[in-house]
Amino acid sequence: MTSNQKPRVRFAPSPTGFLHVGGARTALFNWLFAKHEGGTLLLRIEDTDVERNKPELVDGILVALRWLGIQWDEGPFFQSQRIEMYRAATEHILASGAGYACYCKAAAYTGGDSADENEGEGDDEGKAAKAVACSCRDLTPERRAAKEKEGIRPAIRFRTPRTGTTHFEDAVFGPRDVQNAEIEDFVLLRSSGLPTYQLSVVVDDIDMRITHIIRGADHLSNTPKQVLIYKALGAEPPIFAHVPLILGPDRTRLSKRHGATSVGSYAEEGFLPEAFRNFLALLGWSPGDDSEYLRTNELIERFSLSGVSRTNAIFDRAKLEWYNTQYLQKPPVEEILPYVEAELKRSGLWQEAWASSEREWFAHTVDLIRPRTRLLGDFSGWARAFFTDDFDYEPEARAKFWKDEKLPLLMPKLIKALEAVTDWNHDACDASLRGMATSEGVKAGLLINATRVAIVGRAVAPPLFETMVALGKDRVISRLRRALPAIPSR
RNA sequence: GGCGCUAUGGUGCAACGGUUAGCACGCGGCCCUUUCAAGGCUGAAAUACGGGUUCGAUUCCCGUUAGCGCUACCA
Repeated sequence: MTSNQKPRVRFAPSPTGFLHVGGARTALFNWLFAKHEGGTLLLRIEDTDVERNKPELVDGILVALRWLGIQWDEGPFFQSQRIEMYRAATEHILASGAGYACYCKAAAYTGGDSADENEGEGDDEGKAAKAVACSCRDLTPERRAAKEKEGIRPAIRFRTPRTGTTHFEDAVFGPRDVQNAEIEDFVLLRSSGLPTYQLSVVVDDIDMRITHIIRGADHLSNTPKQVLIYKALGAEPPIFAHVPLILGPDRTRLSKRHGATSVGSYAEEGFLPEAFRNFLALLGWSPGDDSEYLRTNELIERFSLSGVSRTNAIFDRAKLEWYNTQYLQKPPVEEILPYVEAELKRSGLWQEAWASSEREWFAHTVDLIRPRTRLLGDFSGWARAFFTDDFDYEPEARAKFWKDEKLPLLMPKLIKALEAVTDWNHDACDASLRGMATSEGVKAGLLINATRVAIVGRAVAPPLFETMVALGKDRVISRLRRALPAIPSR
């Protein structure tokens, strides 16, 4: 492997489900690595298992990758369209003697006890040691001819050396040597003529000139098999980089049981892609210091395989939410405007003027709201009243801030005072309200809180006077009037 | 069962032979304050266990335990 060549990496999901967070993290690491090194990222769909593969899921995976902002340079390639290559490679392996035809039934080989010849009697409780090879390995030509005559379609197995070790380099786990005696004669080509993962992954990675294989650590144990195939095909193995797995809060592999595991669900929930990326990047990788808020360009600058950890990480939703607040609040407001726009459109609150004549108001209002948001849905949720007159009073808010019995008398006076404000700005509203509070002998907080509930319907909202300015005098007055009958008088 | 990987607060990461073991999330308190956030300060909270090696181990080695992975004609 020459050192001056630009790396070529790939992300190779199989369409058996939605893109899940583990896959997304693998894709992200590949992408960051490629970007950092100025290399190339390919996308390959591993769909050689006709039973489990669902073609209609491919699109969802692409959509999720795009949402994540991960763009690939080549592909997507589909293994299902490259079957001939795998068969040719199998022929090559067969011809060189590195493979052999196996006529056993799949079930018989893997441990059942039926038909053919069964070695390894299952001892009472524990599982018997698995067979490493089957008798087909040394079938005489005559016996093989006989099997063929029976019309049995064989699977093609790899003839794993019985002695010696297989070596490979892992950028995360270091140099690895595995005893060949531990490696069984695995299947390369199924009796159906379709390749197994072990074969197709190697054939493709050779053909696509992949230099670094960055993938989940669940593939670590099977890597020696693949290295054996590289050798049998006369190719130099690439550098491997196995990244630790992401587990659920109960330390078991992340699955549906743990709630949302698909990337798409996080998009729907109102997470920002950059927040999600930042969160994912720090799961199993560290820049080497205590930095946590790393924008995408910094992630690319600082990413390195040497910073990848070897320990499984637990997916912590609370931390993800914290990242989202950071990305909702820290970047220049212009950056999040498109996301807020999409959210408002989704909830039917969007008005085109906010993108044109009232863009400034929109940007300012979003800026006012965002310090209190965690998810995009907050803009159409608790902050709804900033974008429409159609909102309700939160029961807890009215119970808490509309309970003072002086309010029914005070509020009409406040309306009158505010109507008299000619230059509607923060200080004028402030002076008007506080002035009234003083003359009426009540605390300003009483009026402030009651007014907040009246004009935004919530106890949780931005500072009142800024809110009043954002809403404008007319809407504040009318909402105050509208609230009057709802304030319990006694 | 076999083989392999891993082991720092509840969680994510630092410390890659010498630090009062650091940062962040979460949790508690205080400040700020007009609600709620944000922000600032602050508190509780960790080197799995046992042996070595060393002047000195979170760090290196061995064992134990635990977790995870692989052990499919899945990927």
